[in-house]
Formats: sequence, C-alpha cells, structure tokens
Amino acid sequence: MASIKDVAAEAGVSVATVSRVLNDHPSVSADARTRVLAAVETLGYRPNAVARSLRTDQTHTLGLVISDVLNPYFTELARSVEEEARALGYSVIIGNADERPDLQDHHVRNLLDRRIDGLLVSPTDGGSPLMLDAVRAGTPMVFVDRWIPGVDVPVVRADGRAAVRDLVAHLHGLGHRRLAIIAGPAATTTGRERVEAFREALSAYGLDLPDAYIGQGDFQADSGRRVTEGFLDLPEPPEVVFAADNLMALGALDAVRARGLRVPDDIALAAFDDIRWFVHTDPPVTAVAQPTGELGRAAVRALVARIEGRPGESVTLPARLVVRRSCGEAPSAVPPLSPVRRSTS
Amino acid sequence: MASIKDVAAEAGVSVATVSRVLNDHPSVSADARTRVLAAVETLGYRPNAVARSLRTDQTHTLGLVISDVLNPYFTELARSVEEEARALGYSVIIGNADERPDLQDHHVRNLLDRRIDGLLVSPTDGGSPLMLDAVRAGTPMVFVDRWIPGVDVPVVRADGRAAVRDLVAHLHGLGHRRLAIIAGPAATTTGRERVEAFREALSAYGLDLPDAYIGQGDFQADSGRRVTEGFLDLPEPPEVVFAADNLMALGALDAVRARGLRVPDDIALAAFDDIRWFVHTDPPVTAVAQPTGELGRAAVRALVARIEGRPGESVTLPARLVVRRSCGEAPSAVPPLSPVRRSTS
DNA sequence: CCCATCTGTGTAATCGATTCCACAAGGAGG
DNA sequence: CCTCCTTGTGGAATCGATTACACAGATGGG
Repeated sequence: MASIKDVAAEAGVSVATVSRVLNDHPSVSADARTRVLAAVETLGYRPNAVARSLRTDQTHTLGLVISDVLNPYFTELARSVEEEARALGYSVIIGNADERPDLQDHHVRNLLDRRIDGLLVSPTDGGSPLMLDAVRAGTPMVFVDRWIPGVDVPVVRADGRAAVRDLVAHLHGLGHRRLAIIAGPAATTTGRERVEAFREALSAYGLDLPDAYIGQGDFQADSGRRVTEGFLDLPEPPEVVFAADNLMALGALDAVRARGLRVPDDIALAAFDDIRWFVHTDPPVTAVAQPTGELGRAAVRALVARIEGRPGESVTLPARLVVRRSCGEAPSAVPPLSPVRRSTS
Repeated sequence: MASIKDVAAEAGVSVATVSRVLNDHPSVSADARTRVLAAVETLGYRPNAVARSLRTDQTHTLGLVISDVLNPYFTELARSVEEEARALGYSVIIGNADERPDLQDHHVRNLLDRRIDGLLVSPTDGGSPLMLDAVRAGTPMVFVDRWIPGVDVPVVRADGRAAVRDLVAHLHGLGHRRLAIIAGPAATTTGRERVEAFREALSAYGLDLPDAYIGQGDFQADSGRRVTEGFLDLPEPPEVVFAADNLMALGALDAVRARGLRVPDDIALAAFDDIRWFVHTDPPVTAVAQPTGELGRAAVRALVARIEGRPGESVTLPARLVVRRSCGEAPSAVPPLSPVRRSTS
C-alpha cells in the first residue's frame, strides 16, 4: 500500500508538502498542489489513519457500549448514533455488553486502548472501577438511556414518568386493579426508575404494588418468561403485566401462550419501549415509546461538544404512551373492530 | 496517559525491556519482569493500540459491512460475528450500509483507511470498483449471506432452495395456486436467488410465476407495503405472498391490515428469514429460517484463516422451513387450537 | 586459561503521518 | 542597492510502540 513517501517521490516534492496539500494548508503553490494531487490519483493513495492518529492523538472515532444488540431499542439507538456521528465526521465502534458487566469492561478497555475520542455508554451496572477511572482520567463520556448516579457525566435519556402515569390511568380506566411489573436489574437506573414510576402512578389511584407483583428480570426474554410464569402461578395472579422492556414482553407473551391463555382476556400486557412488531403481535401491544432516534442524536452532539472542549449538556426527552389492544377493549370511541373487519373480507 | 517510556523510567529499565515483558518474550530476567510489572501496575499503564498497530501493521480488527442494522437477521449475524471474533482475539467494527451502495463504499473506505486486518461484507450491490480494487489489492475478504459473482472471495451463506421447495409443497398442499413473491433488489444475489428458487419450486408443481406476481422490493418494510398494495389491486390478486425478507413481510402485514383484510383468510403470507417475533404475530408467520449464528461464526473463521495465511473455504449451510399459521390451517394433525384454548381459560 | 556460547539488556531504526523550524527566492519599501 | 517580509519548501523531530543488532557478563568445554 502506497505511503506518503511514495506520493512525495512520484510528485517530486517532500513529504511535508504532500501532507500540506492533503490537509489543505494555505502555503502550497498551485503547481505543487496539482502535482501532488496527480500523484495521489495515479498511486491510489489513501492516508494511513493509524499513523495519522498516532501523530495527532485523535482517532475521530466514538465508542458506543450498549447493553444488548439483539434488543431493537438499542439497535435503533446505535443506528441514529452512527448517523449523527457520521454527519459530524466521526466513526463509531459498537461494543455489545449483552447485559454482562465483564463484557462491558472488556469493551470499554478495548475502546480506550484504541484511543477513541469519546465514549457513549449505556451502563449495564452501577459502574465498574474501570469506567470510573476513565471518567476521572478525563475521557470524554456521555451516558445514554441508563446512567450512573454520582458521576459527573452528561446524561441523555427519556423520562417515562408521564407516560407511565398515562398507562396506569388507561389500565385503571379499563377496570384493572391488580397490576404487576417485570422489572429490570436493580443495578441499572432504568431498571429502578421504571418500577418507581409505576409504583408512584399506582399510588395516585390508591393502588399498591406488593412485592409478589414485582418480578425481577434482567431485560432479556427468558427472564420475562420466567417471571410471568411465577405471576401466573400466584394464588391471585395479576390482571396486568407491565414489562420494563420489549424483550421481557416477548418472554411474557411466550409464557402466556405456553399456558394456552390469551392476552388481554386472561391477562393484559404492556411494555416499555415500542417496537414496530408490536403493531402486528397478537394482540397489538400497548407500549411506552421513547424518542430513540432523537436520544441517539442528542447523545452524539453532547459527546462531540465535550470532545471539542465545549460544555455538552444533559438532555431529557419525554416518552409517550401508545395505546393498542393488549390491555383490553379498543381505546378510542370507534366500534369494536373485529366484526367490521370480517364483513369487509 | 502513561506511555512505555514512563513505565521504563519507573522500572529503571529500557523501553525494549518493557516491550519484551509485555509481549512475554523469553529473554527477560525474573527481576526485570517483576519491576516492569510493578511499574505497569502503579502507573495504570495500557499499551497504545494505535502505536502498536502502526509498527506491527496489524490492528487485530475485522470490518463488517452489513446491509441494514435494523434488520434482525443482520443484527443476529453481527452478534455472532463479534462473538466468534472476540474468541479468536479480534475486535469488530460494524458499518451499516442501509442498502445504499454509496454508504457501503463509505464504510469500506473508512475501514480500509483504518487498516483493518480483514473485511466481512454482505454486498448491497454488484460490487463497486472500490471493493473490487480492495480484493485485487489482496485485502483478506469474505462474503457473508450475499456475494458478488465472479470475484475470487470465499462465500459463507445459506442455501434456501430446499426450504423454498418445502414451502411451495406446503402451500400447494393447502390448495394455494396463485403464488406471488416480493423480491429483493436484483443487484443482490439473495434478491435474485430467492426468486429463482421460488420459480423452480413452483414449476415442479406445474405452476407459473407471472411477472405481475413478482413485486420489486428493496428489502425494506416500505417496499413490502407498496408491493403488497399492488398485489391487492390486481384484478386477480394472489392467494399467497412470499416476502424475500422479514422487513418486507412486516410491510406486507401493514398493507393487509390497512385494508382491513386478514391473514391467512384473505391472503396468506410467508417470509424468508425467521425472527423471534414471528411466533407472536397475528397470525404466526411461516418462514424460512437461516442458521444465522453458524453463518456468522463460519464467516469469521474463514476470514481469520485468510488473514493468517491459511486457505479459508466457502461454506454453504441449509436453511429450513418453519411452518406456522400464516398460510392456512395448522400444519400438524392436532385439532384446531383456538376453541381448545378458550376452554382452558 | 582461553575462547565460544548463551543471557539479558540497551541503543537505535522503523512504521506513516504531522508540524516546527530554517531557509531560499522574490517583491516591496526606503 | 540593501533590508525586511512574505511565500513556498524541505529537513528533521515527534507520536508510542516493536525489534534487529551490538554488547557486556556469565558459563562451560577443551
């Protein structure tokens, strides 16, 4: 592969001049410039990003450590992050932690070793020493979706409180009184917050959230299945199950289906995180939708601001409730759909 | 951030010795080794991967250019690729081409500039000059899922022929005779092959695949919706729609639902690529399942073999049919489920 | 006792870029 | 005509690692 020396030789100039042309430094003669450009063309030269990074101490790369690539929420987040980063001249390296703190550390360490310019993290746990050290060492960092309390790092996230209140209002309006939640790991902020928001919303209706109705999940489908089975085995099972993420909702659907029960007739279901498939599940699932794309973009903007020495503030955007049929009768005033539909066919 | 010089100073040895300890070169005294290790510890030293890469001309990084991160198939592929790569001591940088040749080129160029050790590509098109140049220049490369004919690069993919034959047999057995397909882009091998496999399987039953029943999609949901609307507008609409990927199947579901029609009563649906949500859609969707995880792992093994100078062969694994209810009555001999279910509740 | 061999270590070249500094040539002003 | 600037260019240091080579000191065989 051709190096800057080859280009210099071909153009009959020094490497310094080639470098100046490539970084369009002002003091280069028109003549030298065209000769260099021609040499670049004939040799098919591309600057070595590794060498450049070593010298300039910048990689123009952001690291993104997410908790689970198989979760459509994070996948969408990753996509918007990459898009915004590309628009700002940065590349993104994604690390998938699979909700495992050790894997998360592996990726953080790897990204740091590669001297990425900044780190976007959705922490799987309360913060490993490694990550705290990185913050202390001054690595530009931004938390997205989840964060670690007590660490001075901007946080970009959605506030689901209002949407969860709307959800509980909706459920209460449908006559449901025994509401249960499949919680995320207590080590994550989203794991705790969603339970808290749910509990607060319930108490506004004088409803309680007994321990038996708080199932401990880990944001993965299997845990949703397991917890839901536990709920169904209770002497008095809940009337509604609220899954704190979409994968646990999937697991809950699996469990309900395995018992030959039906949603929402036998048990209602709602989920945090809206995904496209929820429109077509049986039944369509009521969910709290986050402005995922906007979160990703805001996170990148905040991180790049930090990298370039500007402030870079935290951002909180509201989530909103999307009502579908998984909690009971159709929400709006339209007549029940099924009979109408059949007559159409 | 501490460099190897700082470690050398702290340990009272030369940088060469530090390097030797770090790469456990045999000829280092036990004394020097412990002093270096202690210095590494106190300084929290981590080798600079950028500098190391420049010197050794290896980045221990693979590039993966996929067509669409939002497609669960590719997401799963990416995950297995990263896992296997990690097991073999490599990191992965993912580039999302979004089915756009220009973006694909952007990522290939970017990855090449970063001097990745090898490239895993699922090409969006017939092969840009850039990619062909890279192959010619000797960049270790492996195609996964899709490939470019006439290019000497190992291909790791699934063969769906048998599964598509099974699908057509299943559909024929259910009495369907007018079968349509939502094809992928003709520029992709999977786009063409799936249509061909479908046509061949049909002809075995004396069935024809008229042009009106071949809709041109682009592997994205919107195109699935658009094509399906076209099918439904036909004077004689098909009885079955086979979507060449899961996102177009999602679009098809959207279109059918928007018309107030039902699957499979009004029109049957099948898809290439099985995803977890197909179990819970209304109705559960019959699909051709690829051994995605195994494909990803095999692709990485082939690529790493090439990188390390070993042969690295092509791999073709069979896909298989997963029958659900979206094409008509339950496949097995069990009695119809719905009434039984209701009685359980 | 001498020379060959082996061990452990340091010096310095190297990878491919960027950039400081020196300097030559040319133009402007006195 | 001499100085002072400006402009364009090249030489060389530098980033942080790896590694070829030289070499000092210890060891061992004849």
